[in-house]
Amino acid sequence: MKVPPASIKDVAKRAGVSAGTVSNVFSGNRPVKPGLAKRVREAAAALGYEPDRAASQLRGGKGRVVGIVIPELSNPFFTSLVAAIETAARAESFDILVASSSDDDSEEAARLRTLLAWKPAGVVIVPASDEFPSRGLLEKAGLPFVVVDRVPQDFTGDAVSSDNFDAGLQAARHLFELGHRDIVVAASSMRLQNIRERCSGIESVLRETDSAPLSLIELGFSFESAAARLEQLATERRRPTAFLALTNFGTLGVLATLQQWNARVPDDVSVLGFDDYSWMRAVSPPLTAIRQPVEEMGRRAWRILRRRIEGDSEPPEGIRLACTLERRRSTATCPPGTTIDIKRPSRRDRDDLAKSN
Amino acid sequence: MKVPPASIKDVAKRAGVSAGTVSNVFSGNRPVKPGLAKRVREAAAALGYEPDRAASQLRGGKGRVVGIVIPELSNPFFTSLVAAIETAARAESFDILVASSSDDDSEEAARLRTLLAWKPAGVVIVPASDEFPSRGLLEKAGLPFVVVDRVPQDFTGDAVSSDNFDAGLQAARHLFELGHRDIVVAASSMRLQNIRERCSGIESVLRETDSAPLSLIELGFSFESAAARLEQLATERRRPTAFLALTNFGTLGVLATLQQWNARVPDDVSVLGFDDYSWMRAVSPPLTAIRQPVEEMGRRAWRILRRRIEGDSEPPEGIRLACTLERRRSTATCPPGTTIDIKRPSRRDRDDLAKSN
DNA sequence: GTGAAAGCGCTAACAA
DNA sequence: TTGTTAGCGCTTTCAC
Repeated sequence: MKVPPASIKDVAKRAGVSAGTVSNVFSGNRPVKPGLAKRVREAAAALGYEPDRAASQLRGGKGRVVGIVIPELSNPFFTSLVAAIETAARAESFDILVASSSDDDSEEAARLRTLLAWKPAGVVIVPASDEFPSRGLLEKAGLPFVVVDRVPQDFTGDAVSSDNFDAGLQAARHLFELGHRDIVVAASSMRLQNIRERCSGIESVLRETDSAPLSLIELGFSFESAAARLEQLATERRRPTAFLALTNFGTLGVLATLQQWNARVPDDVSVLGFDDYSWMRAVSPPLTAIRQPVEEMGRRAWRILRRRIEGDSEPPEGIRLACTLERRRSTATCPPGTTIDIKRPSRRDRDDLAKSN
Repeated sequence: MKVPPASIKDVAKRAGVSAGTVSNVFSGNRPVKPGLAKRVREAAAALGYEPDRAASQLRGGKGRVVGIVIPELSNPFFTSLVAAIETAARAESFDILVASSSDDDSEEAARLRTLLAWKPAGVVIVPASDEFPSRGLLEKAGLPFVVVDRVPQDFTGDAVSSDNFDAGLQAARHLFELGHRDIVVAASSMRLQNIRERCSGIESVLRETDSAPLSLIELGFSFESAAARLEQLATERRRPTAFLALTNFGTLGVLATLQQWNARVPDDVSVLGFDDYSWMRAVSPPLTAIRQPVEEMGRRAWRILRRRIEGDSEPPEGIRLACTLERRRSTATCPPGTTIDIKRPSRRDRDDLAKSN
């Protein structure tokens, strides 16, 4: 059953042409007479020939693979991004090399280095942090790259992200309109520029309305740390009437904790989530959430990268895409004077949560 | 800022050795005197040299990239699998080339073909269907490959999957023990062997207990088709006291529909989901679900593939990993005589659902 | 429009 | 242990 892979020479011999001609037939690089081309294609089909991408890239210089580096392959926001880019890229017969950095700068650099060893035509990256040490690597390699989602403050290259400030604004306005004044914002980490921007948006609403300063809680990047922080919260401050989560992860953490507390949503507390997944619509109550245009982000990132690969040298593009507020039922008007009754979690609840990842 | 990438020759020259020696330092293929090795490493570091993987693979024959083909990059079950494989593979400095087939046989074949053009060392594949036409391609290429999750009935090669029969058994037993006799099983498509196996497990419980035959509904692979089918269900049959979903997608569909119907879980209907994600724990009520050991599946698949890449030629392994039932609160004892009151969905509910993807 | 030949960066075989 | 040489499969001059 096993067949030694046919090379360009085998095809050339069978079709009675030179290797160069076969190459031209497949690359479309230079015109070939229709008759010959047909013979070549037939020979190739008969032998099951497919040009070796590695070899072609080695000689030709131009690769047809692009690298994607994301913080976590298990976060649906990032994988949706990968999905969108893959779809766009494969339409132009580019292949996708993925690596994840586990939200760690040096891991990111290491992963990027091995990616670069394949001489990709370009890279799309969601940095692990604002430090973005990989930037140097990328620039030294002279490789086109696009930064997505987590765009560091001082970054001036090509970038695609949500309009995070406006997202924060919309979210906060929504809660304010419902009468909420005591809101806890659940962020992952303030070390990320996109999170800081979302907070600024929220703060600008706070200022508009002469409200108390932002009440913020940093949940980190794991479910465990989130649960721990939120539990601690109950001992630190008055119970808020609403939670505003700034990541999909934070949304999950808040929901799980509320559940432990036997708080009803939205009767006791309103919850506004971030990112928009099917489960948010399927559960009860359906979650009000800020939807980021992930697919569009992926498509735009690819479009820019594609142009750069072609050699385009226009000034960098910094694209900010609008988020939308999906009003559903986890947010409701704030009953005046309401506080939530925080009960100690039952044994069973704690077990459920402990198993989370 | 841009630096032309240094080649092995540049490093050799700078270190005052031959290219072959540099190669040996990096590949560890043959021993090199410590002193020389050090000089080489320094020179490489100074030049920012990293061996070109494509070139090395071309000459050496052995690739250090593995292909992964999955049905959907947007399904968290599959991306978790990718994550697990990536983690295991990168630990042995293999890189990951991913492609998605959109649950389509011919798409799968096309994607696989371009993957093979990179001459990967091996492939992990979750077939789009039981037809698995890609199998021929893989065998002709003589490439080691492991089939994961959707293992066709007649497939005899290396495979890793859940013990689907037992999963069905556990799920059905759980519902039966709670007194449920009128259960609707929500599957994606009976054309998939893993789904059929899960059904067999359920049926065996039905037989054990002399119950009515399996009540099954095929939801397809999109949220829309699932919603449509489920809506139709209400017109076709008596309302069940429990739903048993056989995919994470089906779980979502059932939940969303129940919500439209204003049915309370578990008071009106019990819901048993498939796959186990954070959101299932965070929502209210937390979902009882069958958990598949995704990470373990990924690790095992990699382990087998790795051995095959090394040249191992033991008889094929067919690994079946046990699933576990995570008892939470969406399943409850069946109140005798209960039926659910199916109301027409409100306008708002329909809108929410229509936006689903 | 096509063929012949050189060579991309690397590793393997053979010498030394 | 190290250097030298050939050549992986392809694309790209340079002739014709």
